[in-house]
Amino acid sequence: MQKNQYSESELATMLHNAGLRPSVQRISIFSLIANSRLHPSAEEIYSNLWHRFPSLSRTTVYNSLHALADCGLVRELEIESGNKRYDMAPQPEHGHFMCRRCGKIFDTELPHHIDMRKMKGFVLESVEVCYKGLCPECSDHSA
Amino acid sequence: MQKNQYSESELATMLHNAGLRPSVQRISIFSLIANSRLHPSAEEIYSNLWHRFPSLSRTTVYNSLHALADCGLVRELEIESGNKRYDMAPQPEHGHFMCRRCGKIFDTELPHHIDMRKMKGFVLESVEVCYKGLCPECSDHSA
DNA sequence: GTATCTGCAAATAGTTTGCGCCAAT
DNA sequence: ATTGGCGCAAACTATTTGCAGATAC
Repeated sequence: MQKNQYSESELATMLHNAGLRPSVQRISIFSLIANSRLHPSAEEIYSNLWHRFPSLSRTTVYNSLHALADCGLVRELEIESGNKRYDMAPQPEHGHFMCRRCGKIFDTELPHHIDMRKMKGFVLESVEVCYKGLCPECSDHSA
Repeated sequence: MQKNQYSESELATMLHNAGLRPSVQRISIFSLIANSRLHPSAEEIYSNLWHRFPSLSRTTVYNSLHALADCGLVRELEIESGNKRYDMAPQPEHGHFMCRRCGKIFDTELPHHIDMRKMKGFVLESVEVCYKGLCPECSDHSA
């Protein structure tokens, strides 16, 4: 994993400012999302942290993810039905690319600007742009 | 429901051309997707058709949806995790807007062109653009 | 000391699988 | 007659809920 962008105390402060108690579990979960570019799912978070906290339960992972999403610190990605993934929230808007072969998810630029003013009467709160296809590695192997 | 754009025999032909047997069940399922703009989920399809075919099983709905998706006649939408929705496939590319209050899904234009050439090495096969927010009706009520 | 958080166990929703039966070519 | 399709029942996966004990403020 690359060098952490967010220290544990920074994350703790962010949790605190959002009105969430900075428990060890929450900090670890938040850190995994904030400091990896892996867009982990609940299960991936659980198995990643399970080594460090054998007592950690899936319930807590789900609870924390909901708390983090509710207060806007992380963003839920609906890329694959039946497998929510999580991403750090306050960062430049970007899209995602999911490789249908290896399942990895990459960040992408958003194409031009998403023009939100087109639709009269609709209140637009968020956009999610998801590309699918093959990543460079997988398209090499299958060529 | 508005006037059907696709007759049953048209749909049957499309199924046949795609190498699928045009069974009554498949035609009805396909018709529901093709002739409504409702982006139904598997369960919605099931409960819609259950009146007409009391013997219809959920398994058949899922089987048919997979068959239709595999041969490219319909498109799976990953708008809400854990609730796949289906849309007619061969039509101008468009995005979707989901109202977070009433859950209805609307078609939207795609903003400009999604530029697929930006990412070197990636093989781009599909884009899904999903907006969230409030539809006109729900934003009125909550105002 | 009280409100919040954790985590076990059980429930639920959506979907998939195994398998026998039926229908169409 | 053989292939493909249907549908029951059971399994499985991701997630949610109820609740009791633990923890932080």
